[in-house]
Amino acid sequence: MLPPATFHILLALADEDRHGYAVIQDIAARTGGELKLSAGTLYRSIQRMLEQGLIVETRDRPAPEDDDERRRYYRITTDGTAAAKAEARRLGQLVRMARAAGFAPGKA
Amino acid sequence: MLPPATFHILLALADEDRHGYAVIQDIAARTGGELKLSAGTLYRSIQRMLEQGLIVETRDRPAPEDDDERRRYYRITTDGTAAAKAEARRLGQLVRMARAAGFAPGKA
DNA sequence: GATGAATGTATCCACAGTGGCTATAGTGGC
DNA sequence: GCCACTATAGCCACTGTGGATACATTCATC
Repeated sequence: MLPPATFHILLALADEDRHGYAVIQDIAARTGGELKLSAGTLYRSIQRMLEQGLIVETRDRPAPEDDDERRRYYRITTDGTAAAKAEARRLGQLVRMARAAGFAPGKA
Repeated sequence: MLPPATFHILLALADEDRHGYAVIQDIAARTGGELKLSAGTLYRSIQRMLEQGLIVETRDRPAPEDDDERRRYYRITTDGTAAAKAEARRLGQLVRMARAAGFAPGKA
C-alpha cells in the first residue's frame, strides 16, 4: 500500500529523471489537471522516498543552457520500480473487483 | 478521491446489504486476506458515509433464525453508486498510466 | 515603475484517515 | 479457565496530505 503521492511520483520518474517542480507538472499533465500535487506533499514525499531507497538524487544534469542551478534531479531505483509494480498489481485487482461489482466506468 | 476504506466498503455493499462485521469479512475474502480492515476504521468510515449519504441503514432484516439482534445492516445509495463509479474510473486511468510506464503486473 | 505569476526548493500547521487497543457482551472450542 | 469469534463503538497516536509561508529569480501585464 504505497501512499498515492508516492505512486504518482514514481510514475513521473519512470521514463526519465526529473526535478521536483517538473514532477508536479508531469502529474498535472498526465491527469489532465485533475491532480495538482501540493509542494508540501511533494518535498516531504521525496524525503521519505530517499530514506526508503525508492529514488536517488543524481549528479547528471542537462546542458548548462537548459539547466537551473536550483534544481535537484531524482532517479527511480530498482526497489522503486519493484514497489511501483506491486502497487500497480494491487490497483489492477481493485479495478477488476469494481468491474465485477458493476462499477465499470463507461458501461451500465 | 474516495478514502480507500470507503471504496472497499462500497464494493462490499454492491451486491447485497451487509452489517459491519460482514463487511470486514467480505473485504478480507475478496483480497485473499491481504486487506483486513480494522474495526476502528470500519465504524468511523460507516458514520462518515451515512452523513454523506453514500449508504443508509435498512430496516430489512434476515429471517429471525439467521439474524443477530446486535447487527446493523447497510445499503448502498444512488449517490454511493455514483461515487464508486467515479472512483473506479479514476483508478482505471491510474492503472493505464502504470501500464504505459512499464509497471505492468505480470509482464516484463 | 509596480504588481503579479511562474520557476524552484523547503518548512510549518492543521486536518483527515487509519491501525490498534480497550470496552462490552454473548457463544463455542480446547 | 482461557482464548477465539461475533458484533458494535470509542479512544489515542501515527501517517499522509493540503495550504500557507518563506526566499530568490525571471517574465508578463498594467
